[in-house]
Amino acid sequence: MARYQVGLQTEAKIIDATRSLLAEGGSEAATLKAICDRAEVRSGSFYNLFDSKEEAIIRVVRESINAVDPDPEGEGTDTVDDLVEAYIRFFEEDPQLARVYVMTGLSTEATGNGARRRFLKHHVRRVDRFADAMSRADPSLVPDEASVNAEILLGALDGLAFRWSLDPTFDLERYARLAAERLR
Amino acid sequence: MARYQVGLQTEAKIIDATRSLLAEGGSEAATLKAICDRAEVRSGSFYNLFDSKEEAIIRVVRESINAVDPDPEGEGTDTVDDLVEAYIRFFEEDPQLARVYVMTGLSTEATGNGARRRFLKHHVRRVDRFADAMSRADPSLVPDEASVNAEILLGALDGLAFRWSLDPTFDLERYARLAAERLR
DNA sequence: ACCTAATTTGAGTATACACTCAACTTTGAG
DNA sequence: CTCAAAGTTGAGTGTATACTCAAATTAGGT
Repeated sequence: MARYQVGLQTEAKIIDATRSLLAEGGSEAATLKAICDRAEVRSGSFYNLFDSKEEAIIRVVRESINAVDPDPEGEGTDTVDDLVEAYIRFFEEDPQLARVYVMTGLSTEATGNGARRRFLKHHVRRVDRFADAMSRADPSLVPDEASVNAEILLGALDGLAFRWSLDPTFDLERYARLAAERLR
Repeated sequence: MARYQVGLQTEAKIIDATRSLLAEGGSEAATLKAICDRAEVRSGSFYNLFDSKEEAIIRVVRESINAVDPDPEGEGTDTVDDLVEAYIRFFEEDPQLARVYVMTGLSTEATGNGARRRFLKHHVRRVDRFADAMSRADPSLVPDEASVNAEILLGALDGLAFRWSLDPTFDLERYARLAAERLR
């Protein structure tokens, strides 16, 4: 499916519509009608490309999770600062996807139960990466300590990101840097 | 309304049902049918006591927000440790309400747009309280610095609480204490 | 130009939802 | 005990939802 150009374009329009609706109003706002209206497509066309509404939503949520953590095979060369700056950059450069990340990723109930496991897996991977960078910066650190420190720093970053989603004027960049400084 | 004993009991059963459903599956799970089934009540009885489904949900969400911050007129005698310990105790002693706090409070889209403003207001009040305690502990602290520190500590606590909601085996108590130690 | 497969359409289906109401039962003050 | 008000019931309403499908249109390789 989607071998013709026009099909790929329609798919992109649907994903764009889904993404913007999720960012604006969470999964409640992303009804099939709202998605199709915004994408300027009729429901039959939607179901020619997607098996279900969930599929489109999951695609966008995945996209947001992947965007938080670019280059997952970074081979352990990032510093903690690199990782924190990447997080900050994500929120500055793609606030729409970032909002999806916070609202659906962090809000659990986005797509039921599978979403929780997926997000937890993503979180564990991230903790490992932060812990790795911390161990490299301070080789005297016991692995378990590094992991604890990473968990706390990531918790702080996610909490501040949620705070930003409540009030977009919140200076996430500044607070995230300060938190990273103190929790390094 | 609710002048007879039986009416008050029904109200309590409905609130209990709503609370447990919200804790288990978020606002998606708290349908009118689910609430009435669990409360062993028929829909007409529900609407004899509540104007809408939202009203019951908002009551529980309010309850959870109030439980995080007991004694709001504490008159500035708490230490930062007191406040952190109160937060930890809330999650240990009433995990059900705590889950509601994290899932609906932190997830924004619970009850649309008014919920965001309400939660933000609650957050600002909490930041003030933490900043106050920090200023008392260290009078040399500029008020603005205290406020920044409070924002970061609260962000960390909320982020760790979210982490716990993803995986109930997460040792929130330990991590929250460590975070508080380092961000004091 | 032809033809098949991809794509689009939109009316239609089934279901779940929040909410209503007239008839009935229970409560408890006097 | 009486009786009006409080409370309960459950079938019923209207609406929004996700999803289907036969028929029509379009894309693009040959």
